[in-house]
Amino acid sequence: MPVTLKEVAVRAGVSRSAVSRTFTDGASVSEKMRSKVEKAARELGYSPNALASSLTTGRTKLIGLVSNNFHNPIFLEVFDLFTRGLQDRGLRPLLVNLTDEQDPENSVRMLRQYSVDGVVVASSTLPPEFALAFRDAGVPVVHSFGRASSSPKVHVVGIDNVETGRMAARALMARGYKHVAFLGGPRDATSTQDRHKGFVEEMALHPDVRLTESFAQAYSHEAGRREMLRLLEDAPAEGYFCGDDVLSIGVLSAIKDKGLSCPEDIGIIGLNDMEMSRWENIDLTTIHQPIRQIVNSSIELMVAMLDEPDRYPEARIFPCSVVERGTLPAL
Amino acid sequence: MPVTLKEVAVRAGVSRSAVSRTFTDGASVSEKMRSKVEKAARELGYSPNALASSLTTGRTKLIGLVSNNFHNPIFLEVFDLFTRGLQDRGLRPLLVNLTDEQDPENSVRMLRQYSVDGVVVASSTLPPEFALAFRDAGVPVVHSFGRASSSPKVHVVGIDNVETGRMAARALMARGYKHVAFLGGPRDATSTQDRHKGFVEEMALHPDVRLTESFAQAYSHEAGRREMLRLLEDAPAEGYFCGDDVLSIGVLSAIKDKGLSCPEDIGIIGLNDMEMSRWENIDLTTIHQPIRQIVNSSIELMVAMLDEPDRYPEARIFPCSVVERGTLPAL
DNA sequence: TTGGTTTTTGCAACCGGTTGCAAAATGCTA
DNA sequence: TAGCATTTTGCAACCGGTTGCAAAAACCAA
Repeated sequence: MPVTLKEVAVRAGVSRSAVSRTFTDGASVSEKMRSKVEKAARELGYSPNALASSLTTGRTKLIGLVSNNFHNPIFLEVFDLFTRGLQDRGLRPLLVNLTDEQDPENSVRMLRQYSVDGVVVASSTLPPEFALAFRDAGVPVVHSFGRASSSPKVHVVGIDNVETGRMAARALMARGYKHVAFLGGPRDATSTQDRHKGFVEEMALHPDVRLTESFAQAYSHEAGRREMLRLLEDAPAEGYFCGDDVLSIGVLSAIKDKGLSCPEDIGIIGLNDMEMSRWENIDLTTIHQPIRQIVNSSIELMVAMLDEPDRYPEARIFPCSVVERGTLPAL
Repeated sequence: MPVTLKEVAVRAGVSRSAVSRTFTDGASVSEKMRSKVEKAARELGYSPNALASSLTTGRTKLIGLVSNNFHNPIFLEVFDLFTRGLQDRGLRPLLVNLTDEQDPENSVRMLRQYSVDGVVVASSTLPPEFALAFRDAGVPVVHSFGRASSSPKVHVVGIDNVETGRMAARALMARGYKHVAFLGGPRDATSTQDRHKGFVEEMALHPDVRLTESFAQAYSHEAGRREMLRLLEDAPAEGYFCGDDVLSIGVLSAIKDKGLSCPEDIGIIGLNDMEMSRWENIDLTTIHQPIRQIVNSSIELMVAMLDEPDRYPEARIFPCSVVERGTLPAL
């Protein structure tokens, strides 16, 4: 059905190579030839088959965009930024949903069958093994929102989650609370572990302050709400660091439900600074994660790796900062 | 770098055709041959190149997933359902972000270059021309969340937006309001136009009731909030039909801001029934749109079209229903 | 005009698979 | 075991492009 290079060649009365060359930039073609071919191509409505050419060039311009975060609204923004950023550079995102997929081998096989030029793993909850599996398969990989490390095994772009844990602890300490709590996401996510670690470390400097720790099943509204309702049965803490904004919002809902108010009775600080946190009826004090910068930097890194596949792995860490809003008392 | 069919053939001591056949189901291969080849393939870590084979079979199993809705949380669920549903059927979504792209030709060209087997347009705000452009290019297309029609030009799966407009009007009328309003999304979206049409039609049956109409710039929180703040300057209506849930939530925020409360002072009904609308601190009365059914049906239709490209276009319309929650007075 | 350089062009092989066809192998019946 | 039908296999051409190489064309200076 679609027009092929050969048909254009026949119509223009030239060789197939000539047609190929007019559509490959950097190839040697005279002006006369180029315009003759372009005319024929235009008349026939020809556009080259990217897949066929990938066979000889070894480049598909396909990038696997791998994630398991399809329930946190912040990832809609992440997908938006990734797809647009990749498109702008002539790359095409092949989306892979890893929800309830535990074996990296399947995804590796699948993406290799499609000869993707590279893979972006966009997730803070996917185990590092996934990124490693791609690397081991010889596919350039960037782990966005992955675990910060001083000796990264693959390229990582994200934030220092340990540090955000400390920041949250300091923000709560600044309010003079005597009993604070960590309410994290899923235990097995590296992001949860790191935020927890930083929080606990910082709190160790305040041995007089009581510290409670708990974990929600998922980074979701429902999980946060349920966990908080449970916590409110006993003596709740005065201030909470919730591992994620959507979790925080669930927590806020639980607090309100119990007839308590925020920040008067309980203070909350979240993490992410998603758009919704700015909404006037939510107005969540939170730690801003620079999504846009992380995504753009990931894309740049990926583009660089396409030219230099064996690039030495690096970690790109972006600073976060507390955004003061209405769920912690003013200082 | 990756292992090719030829290498497997050499190792197994058989012809290339034999290897090809063991990996093509339905091909004639003896058990003996198959196991010999599989052994060699396993030892070499071979998996066939899907793109190369697409060259002769004419099938890539690539499906273009085209959207411009990257700001409405409901679309995160839509993407989740689409990606998983497609994957489960061995298809791969190539994501295309059409935010600020007005020319269908570019996307058509791009997706043809990648020889996608079909295209799903998932958007209620993209003009119908996009779906038509794919059809005209000979690519099977399904427009999900597109305009319902009794004589569809392409396959459409979605809801009858005119009918939802009527439903909303009836829900408001049941409350005995004497002044109601339509607060739609962007004027140029067919979904806005249809919801508006149905609403106005139904209201024509109640000539004694005052009707106000206005439109937000986008289906977004911020746009809804801004428009409502403007409306609250003058005499506001008693009940509002907002063209979308996220818009409604912006409206709720504006109402609260002005010291008014819902549903006592003003009643609101939204559309979509996104997860967030169920949250206890939002508790929005809304019209449920059966997302899951729409997505699954779209995928089934797409799969059917892969075997029968010239299938006669059909419209699949799913019924909606009002979900009573806290933003309209109880009946 | 000639002869040497440089640019442009086409040939043919190749990328990694698939498939129609005929030959080879196997199975079955008598 | 011969003879025929059936299955399995390999050959070779093809899918839609790209590219190294050598021939042809264009250019340039003498």
